[in-house]
Amino acid sequence: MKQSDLFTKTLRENPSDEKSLNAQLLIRAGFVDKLSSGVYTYLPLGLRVIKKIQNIVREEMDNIGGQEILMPSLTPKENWVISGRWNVEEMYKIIGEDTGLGWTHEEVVTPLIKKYILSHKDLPKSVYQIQTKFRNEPRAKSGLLRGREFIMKDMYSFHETEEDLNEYYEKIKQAYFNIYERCDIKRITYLAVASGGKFSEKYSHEFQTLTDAGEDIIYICSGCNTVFNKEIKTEKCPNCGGADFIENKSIEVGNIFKLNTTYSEPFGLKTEKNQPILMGCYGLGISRLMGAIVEVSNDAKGIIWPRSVAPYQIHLVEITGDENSVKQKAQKIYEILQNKNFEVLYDNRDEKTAGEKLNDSDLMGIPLRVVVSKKTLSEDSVEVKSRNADDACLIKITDITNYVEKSIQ
RNA sequence: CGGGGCAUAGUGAAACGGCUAUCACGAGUCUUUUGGGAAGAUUUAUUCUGAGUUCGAAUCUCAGUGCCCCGACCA
Repeated sequence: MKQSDLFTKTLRENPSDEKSLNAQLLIRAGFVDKLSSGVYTYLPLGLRVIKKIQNIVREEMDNIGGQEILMPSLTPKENWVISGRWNVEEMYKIIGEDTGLGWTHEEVVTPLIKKYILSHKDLPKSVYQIQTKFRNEPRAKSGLLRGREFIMKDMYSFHETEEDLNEYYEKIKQAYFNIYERCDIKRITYLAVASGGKFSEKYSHEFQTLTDAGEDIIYICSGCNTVFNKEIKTEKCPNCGGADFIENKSIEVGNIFKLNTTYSEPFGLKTEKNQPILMGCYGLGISRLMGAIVEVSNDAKGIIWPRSVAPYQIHLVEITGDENSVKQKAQKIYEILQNKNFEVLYDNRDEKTAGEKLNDSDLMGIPLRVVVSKKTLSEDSVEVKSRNADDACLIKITDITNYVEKSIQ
């Protein structure tokens, strides 16, 4: 992608109407635009990040047998009446008050599955979608961390026995940790025991990533590392002979529940033996995860994307000094990298000074920067620098593809 | 939903109730520039909306709307 073709631009100043770091950086770097509170447009760079995260999530869900579907956002009132959730304040109601915008999808997926699961032999099954959710939040805040319209993966699983549900639940936990590992936040992400919420009597689990930008507080047992959220934390850790807790701010980046028969009963989802089917539900906010990654991976100059979710792998920056020969060479290197199928953003802008280009590059946070200038070309070289490294070094132009191949593994 | 704050050019800011609403950056045109946010010339506004007070309102008052923050809420 040639940067001169991008319709977005970076901003020099923080927007005055955003205090949250993830929103400031993402807006300044041209990844997102705010339409209204909690409602954002994903611009070309931001959408590439979203797609990267989606694909990681998709692969991990597919790996544990999830089948991807896409359910509607327009959902009829009657389904919500059955579950008793029509009058929750999160729901946006539209079209003469007989339709709601889906803020979760048990009310759609349960009757859907009922049409196809006719016998215990059809179990277990697991379906998921990646879809825009609408929640009328009383207070949207913190940029992408709490929106009114946001992108979420929600998976639902269906089981004949509790043992089978429990077994799948453990697979889900592992798949979630794989996702956080691949997004490079696993080292600061904890599995916290939480309450079951309004509609589930049992415990649930939240995946909590440590960051001061988060709105949750988790308690990590100093003895056994068990983690609780504040709803169910006791004075002393019950698992561990009463060790103390360490308090941390965090953002919930995933939440998994055993719904058991909470929805299968009202919707009549049962086996041929008249036994209600056991359900689990597993949410993960894609756009929130993007915001969380920015919150925990940045420096004074801008974003530092993990390779796995970066919009491009390489930021090729030419500093021509108005010399056409430098531009021609940079163009050539761009073509070489493109032909090797590397993802390259090529800053070919003529009207920008070196300082502006380098600052923009730091702000955007692409993992590997390759600079081509008169200086580097005098040694038949380019300068390479990782976004998270302090120092740059020169490598020969003939070694570029080898170097890049190694560095983006 | 309670509390607080803010709203001026594309962006960020300034302006005591009083002169043509100022500055920087961006963007457009022209010339010169290019390794860490260049220089000159020139162009760039319905001061959020509505009402009110006043000889006179960006500035004061009231109402509305939007945004941010704290809290409540949060599958």
